[in-house]
Parts: sequence; structure tokens; C-alpha cells
Amino acid sequence: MSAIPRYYQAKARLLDLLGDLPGNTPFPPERELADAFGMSRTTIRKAMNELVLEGRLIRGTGRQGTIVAPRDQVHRLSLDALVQDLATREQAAVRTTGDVLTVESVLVRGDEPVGVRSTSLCASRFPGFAERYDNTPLRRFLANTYRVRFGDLHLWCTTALTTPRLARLLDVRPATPVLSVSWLDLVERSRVVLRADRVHLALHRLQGSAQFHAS
Amino acid sequence: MSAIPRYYQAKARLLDLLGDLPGNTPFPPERELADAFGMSRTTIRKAMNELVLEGRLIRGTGRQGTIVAPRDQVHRLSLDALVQDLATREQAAVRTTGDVLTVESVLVRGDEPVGVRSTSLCASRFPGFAERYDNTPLRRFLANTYRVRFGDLHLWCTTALTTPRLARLLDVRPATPVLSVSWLDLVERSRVVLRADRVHLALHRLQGSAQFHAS
DNA sequence: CAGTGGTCTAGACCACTCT
DNA sequence: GAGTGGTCTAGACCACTGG
Repeated sequence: MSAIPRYYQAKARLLDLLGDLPGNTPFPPERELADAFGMSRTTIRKAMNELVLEGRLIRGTGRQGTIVAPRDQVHRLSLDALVQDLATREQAAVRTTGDVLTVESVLVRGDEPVGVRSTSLCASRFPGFAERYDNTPLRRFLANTYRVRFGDLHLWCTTALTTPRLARLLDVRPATPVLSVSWLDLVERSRVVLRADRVHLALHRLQGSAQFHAS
Repeated sequence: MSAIPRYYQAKARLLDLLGDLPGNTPFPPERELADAFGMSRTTIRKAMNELVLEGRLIRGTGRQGTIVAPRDQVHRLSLDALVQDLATREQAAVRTTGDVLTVESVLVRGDEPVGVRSTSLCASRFPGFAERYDNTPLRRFLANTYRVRFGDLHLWCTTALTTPRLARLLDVRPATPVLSVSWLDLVERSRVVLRADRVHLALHRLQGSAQFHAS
């Protein structure tokens, strides 16, 4: 079908309807929109789903219904803060399987989860970690407590879809696209999954010079 | 519904079925799977859609059907290459609206489009750009031809969904999640949209020191 | 209880591509 | 022509939430 799909026309109309509505405004129910647009609810939902993924709409359950997402919710999170673990976070979960020690913590902003950091370490290299770890920034803790040197850091960045488990932690629906930042050095293998509708990853560079190294 | 949705069960079975199938293997048609799993085609499609978004399956049109996506297709693209415009690219499209000059080029890898770079400039600052531009790396061209200094570079990174237009350029379906890298300096405002199933954004850093600056 | 979003079905038509 | 994926419909049931 090379013509414009109806769901995309619906999306355009919904965007128009969204206009400059202030955040948290109730949005018309799906059935009502389907009726008004003369389309099936399925088609309307397909259009609305994209708006939800784009962070324009927020769906609630039951009588809560759908509301307009507040704008300017997006926060710039620096890469350094991410790696150095400076972001606010909740209690970390530590578990060991074989010789792999996994530390998982939920990055929060206000009262909302915005990301999940998962770090894997060599368990035998860090005896008594689970008991000793005090929830302070992980890299600093490791450096101070175990005298490690991290070595070169390989960093990369991509997108992924949330697994049901991650979706629960991040309070989003399964298969929501997220920003995935991973790094690897001599000591740790880490991955941070970020809600792109809440945080952007900020990289700051001076004067166009080669401060980033080509890989 | 706190139980596991059927489409998610289907996805698990499809993942199992995918197993270690080599790339480009034909995948069973949707109707056949629906029949085999005792589910409707809609449900199967929902499961398959996620696998497509995750880059595990590739859909063709007509008799081509669905095939298993080849693995290790992902290429590491350095941020420097992106900004300095070192990546292979096709002919750039230049257009002017008002005082805004927009340069758009498709990043290719092999014969596949992997990204779209769109740069906005102040048109009056670059007289005769459209005629003079020779498709060489943009920043170098501007520096050499117009003697500009770019100043500090503000960079950030997030995810987005492809518009129908971008989807056409990237040869993906509309609303596919992509990696979006933007930067801003005294001269240009640029945005690169990358197919995350083809390229990852590589950031290389030495020795865990503060080479990235917190914003 | 009424209304919401989430899921699921069975069927339909279309554009496209291979044989 | 046969079979594929892409879209769309009309209807159904469920879990959940608010008045």
C-alpha cells in the first residue's frame, strides 16, 4: 500500500488534537476517538501507541485513562555521571551466579525510575562484596575497597527494547524502546538502560578537537 | 492482566524456533505459525513485530516472506567519524528555506543505508553553498572554504521513532526505533539518525579519567 | 457499577513478488 | 496465480480504577 495508511492519518489528527494541550490533561478515550474518526479502535490504538512511544501520551489503567504527557520532562544526564555512578539511585541488588557478581541499581529522578544499571564483576576478585558494599558510587567503592585499576574504557551506545523485567523496573510497557549504554574495562562490564522519554545522554566536547578517539 | 500475554508466549516460542538458525534462512509464514500455535495471526504478528524491531527477523514484501536476520551485522561507528563526517555517504541534498540551509546526507555501509545526517546552517553566512559544496566532509569543507570556527560542541544522544520520510531513506518501517545523535555549536545544528540494528555508536575513553565533561 | 486500556479473534482486502 | 506481509474491521472478554 503506497497510499498513506489510515492509522497514520489518525496519528496526524491526534497530534493536531494534542496541539499545545498542557501536561496531564485527560485525553479522549480510544472508543470515543474511533467513533469520531470513523475508524476501528484497533487503528486508533496503533496511532496512539506511537504517540505513547514518542512520549507524547501517558496511559493509565482503569478509570485513569490516557493523559497528555507533560513536556520538558527530559533531563540531560552526562555520560560521566553515568559511568561514575553519580546519579541518584535506590538500593542496589547484588547477586552471584558462578563467578559472576552482578550489581543492579535503579537510577531515579525525583520519584520516577529513569534507568537501570547492571554491572558484572568477577566474584572471586571481590571477596565479601555483598556484605561490604555500602551503596556508595560503585567505581569509587571498588577503587577504595579493593584497590582496583580500571584500565581503558570501551563505551558504546545503542537502542534496545525493554524486556518484561526491565519494563517493570522502569515502569513502562514491555518492548518500549530505550537507550542502552554499555562499557567494558579490565574490571567491570556494565550496561545502563535509560528511559529516553525521561533522560537524554549528554556528551560535552570542547572546540571540535579530537577528544574522542576513533575506535 | 497480570498473567503472561499469549503474544509473549508466542515470542518466546519464536525465539526458541529462531535458535541458532543461520542468517537469511526463510522463516515460516505468519498464517502457518498462527495455525501451528493455535493463535490468531494478529497475535503472532505482535510477537513477530518485536523480533523485527529487535533485529532478529527481516520482513520482505510479496513472495519474499520473512527471513532470519544475519547476526554480527552491527558495526561500531565512532562518534568522531560521525561528527567529522568521515563515514561513507551518498550525494548530499541541499535545500534552503528562509535563512536556513539544510544539508542532508545518507550514511551508507556497503550498499545499505545505516543513517541520515541532517545539518542546519545559517544561509547568509555561507553564500553560494549549494553551488560550491563538493560533497567532501562537511566540517572540513566549511572550515576550508568559509574559514569558520565551530566553537564548543554540545552533544547529546537519545532514541526516536522514524517518521515515514526517514523510514523511506533508511529502508525500514515507519516508527522503527532509531538512535538519534545531535550536536550544536556556533555554526551548525546537526542530527544523525542511526539504524541501531546496523550500527552502534562507539565512544572510546582512556583510563577512567574525566575526559568527558559533565554538563 | 460503569468506563477505561490491554489483549485476542476471525475474517477481509490490498500490494507486492516469485514461479 | 498463489502466497506473502501490511492494513483494517467489528466484536469480544479481561483487569483495573474511579465515583
